[in-house]
Amino acid sequence: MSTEQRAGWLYADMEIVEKEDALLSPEERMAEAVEPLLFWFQKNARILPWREEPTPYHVWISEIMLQQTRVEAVKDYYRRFLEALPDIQALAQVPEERLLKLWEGLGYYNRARNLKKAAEETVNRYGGELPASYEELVSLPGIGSYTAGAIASIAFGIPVPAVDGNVLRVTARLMADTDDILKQSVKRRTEALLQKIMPRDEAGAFNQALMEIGALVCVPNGAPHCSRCPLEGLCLACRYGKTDVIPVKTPKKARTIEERTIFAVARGSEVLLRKRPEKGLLAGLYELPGASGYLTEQEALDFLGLEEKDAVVLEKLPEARHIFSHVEWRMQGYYISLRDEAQTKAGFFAERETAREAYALPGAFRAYAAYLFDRKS
DNA sequence: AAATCGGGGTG
DNA sequence: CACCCAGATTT
Repeated sequence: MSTEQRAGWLYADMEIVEKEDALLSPEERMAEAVEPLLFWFQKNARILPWREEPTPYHVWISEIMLQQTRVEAVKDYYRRFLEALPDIQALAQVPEERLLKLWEGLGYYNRARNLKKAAEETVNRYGGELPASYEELVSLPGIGSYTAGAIASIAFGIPVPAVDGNVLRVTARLMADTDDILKQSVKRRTEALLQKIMPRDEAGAFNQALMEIGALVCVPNGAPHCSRCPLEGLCLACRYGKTDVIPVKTPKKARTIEERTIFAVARGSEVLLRKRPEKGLLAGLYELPGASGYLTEQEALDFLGLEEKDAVVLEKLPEARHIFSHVEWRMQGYYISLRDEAQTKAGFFAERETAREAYALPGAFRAYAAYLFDRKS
C-alpha cells in the first residue's frame, strides 16, 4: 500500500486511529518498536552473571548453556564452569571426562563437546580469540544462527539479529502473525526483517531487549503482561485479543515409551558403572548398567553373567521413570550386592567416592543410584 | 522438513 | 499432565 493510499484512508476517516496503525507494514511496525524496547531494557534488564563482564568468551559460554535451557538453571553451571575453565585455552585443553562432569545435569551434552571442538578450532585458526564476524562464528561447531548473532551483537557490537524462541514469540504477537513459528522459513523471514531495522550502534542491547521482553513480559506460559509492555499500543495480538492463540506452534510428536531394567550393583566399597556409546542419547556419559525390557531375577543374573552364589543380596526395587524430550524410560531396578570375588562384564567397578566425583552420571539414574551412593551397605 | 538430543519449571 | 525453554545438528 502506498503512502498516498494510506494518507487517503487516514484523511477519509480521521476518527479511527486504529486503522492508521493497522496499515503499518511489518517492517514499519518493527521499526517503531526499537526505541521503546531500548528504553525499556535500560530500566528493566536483569542482573545476570554473564552481563557483568560480557567478553566474547563469557557471552559464548552463556549462550551455549542457555540453548533450550532456562536462565535460573544456567546460573550456577555458568559460574562453576568459568571458575574451572576461565579462558578459551583452558577449555581447549580440558579432558572430555572433566568437561562432561561440569556439564552433568544440564542436558544436551553435545553442547559441551562442541564447545571444546570450537575452542580447539579457535586456538588453531584464530590465535585463541573468537572471530569478530558472524560468518566465522556460525561456522564453529555448536554455533548456529541464533548463537552467532548473539555473540556478534552482544560481545562485538556487530549489527546482526539473534532470533530465538523469545524473539519469535514477541514478533509473531507484535504482527499478529499466525504462521507456525517453528517453521524455519518464519525464522529466516524474522531474521531478515530484524536485520533491516537493527539499530547500528545498539544491536546487542536491542537483541537482548527483545529476548528480555519475551522472558519477563511477553511470556511463553500463561497470559502475557501486556499492561506492563512498552509495545502494548503497537502490538496487534494484544489489540485483537489474540495473545492466547499467537504464537502458533505445531504440536510435537508424542514420546515413545521404553521399558528397561537397571542394575544398582555394589561390591564392597565399589559400584558398577558402564560408559555409554559415543553416539545417541546421553552419548559418552556413564550409567548404571541396564538392559531393555523388564527382566526377572534369573534373567538379571544371566545378563550380568553372575551365578546365584555371587549375589549376597538381590532385591527388586520400585519402578522409576525418567522423561526425556522424545523418549520415556520406565525402569525396573535391582539392587545387587556382590561377594568380593564376583566378576561381571556388564561394566567396570569404581570406588564409590571416585564414581561420585569423576564420572558424569545423568539424572535418569538418580532413583537407583541413590541405593548405591546415599545408603550404607 | 522431521527427528534427535535433557532436564526442569510452570499452569 | 502437557507445554516450553537465550537451539544445533543430523537424517
